[in-house]
Amino acid sequence: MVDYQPASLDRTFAALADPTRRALLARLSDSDAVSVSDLAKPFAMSLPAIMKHLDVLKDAGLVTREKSGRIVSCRLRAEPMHEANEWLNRYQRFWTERLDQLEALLENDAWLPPSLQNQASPSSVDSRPRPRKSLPRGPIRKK
Amino acid sequence: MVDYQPASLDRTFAALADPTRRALLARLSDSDAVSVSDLAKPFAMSLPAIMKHLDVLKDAGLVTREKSGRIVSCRLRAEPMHEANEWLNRYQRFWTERLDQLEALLENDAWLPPSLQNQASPSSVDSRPRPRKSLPRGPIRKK
DNA sequence: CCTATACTTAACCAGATGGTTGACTATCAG
DNA sequence: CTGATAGTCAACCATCTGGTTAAGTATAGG
Repeated sequence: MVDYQPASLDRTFAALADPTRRALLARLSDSDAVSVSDLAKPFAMSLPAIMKHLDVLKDAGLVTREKSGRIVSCRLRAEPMHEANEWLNRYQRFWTERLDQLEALLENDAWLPPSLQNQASPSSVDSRPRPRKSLPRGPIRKK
Repeated sequence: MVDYQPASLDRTFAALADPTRRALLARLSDSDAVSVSDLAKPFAMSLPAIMKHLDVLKDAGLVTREKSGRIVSCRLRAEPMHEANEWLNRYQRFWTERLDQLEALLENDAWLPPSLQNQASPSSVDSRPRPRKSLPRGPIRKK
């Protein structure tokens, strides 16, 4: 009954919910690989605290760590973000709703399949997968 | 020091990190407005537990509640997801890049046993992010 | 009025989270 | 070998999270 959602999404979103961790990811997106202490430098907290954040990011699959000598290089791994992005894109039609309505008005629904034309009621928002930048593969059925 | 990240992203990602809450949002994306007890019905947990989840979603701005008589209608509000989506999209080139690299590997197959190597690689290895749709996205590693 | 329904609030609890300090291991440089 | 550097581990602590039960409020309906 409740649609099953993989635990990896849990860990991904939870990892992204902390500003320190998002800043770490931002830093890793600038450089190819960064050592742990270099990563920690800009922050006001202790090194073990950063380590814990890196552990969370690693458990979420968002960073990899590779030891070479005594320095440990951290690298961004963005695939889990892709999964999160696809989950979010199922809701894209809700925030692009107004834009879609405007487009539909301007373009006179020419791009819609005939079965969906002339259904401009604002309450029935469903089944308007407008191909934008990414894939909005939302549920089609209406309750 | 650290680039400032708004607290609303914290709340949005944190709200999305729970499977129950994602299921609630999925339910709300099917119907225009759903009462609290209808929302709670499919779940094995108590009503106050669902209430707490709805509070979290409300604090994140992901649902609105409107009382009418003794029933409270909940509605999806997707704007915070838009913000989260835009944050994620700043990293899109990374998963696209890596997929391109993987694809280049598969086409180049220098790592394959010679019996499985076939024709040469036509695509450039380090390409800019280009829109691709056929992704062999197998399960990301689970715990 | 009386009672069932719909929701809310409060108190409590176990476990996760986010930080600390201090001690410890491993490696590089002299 | 010695000492500094890079990172990890362990114990501790406060707060947050996600659930419970029990009691309370408000409205709809007979």
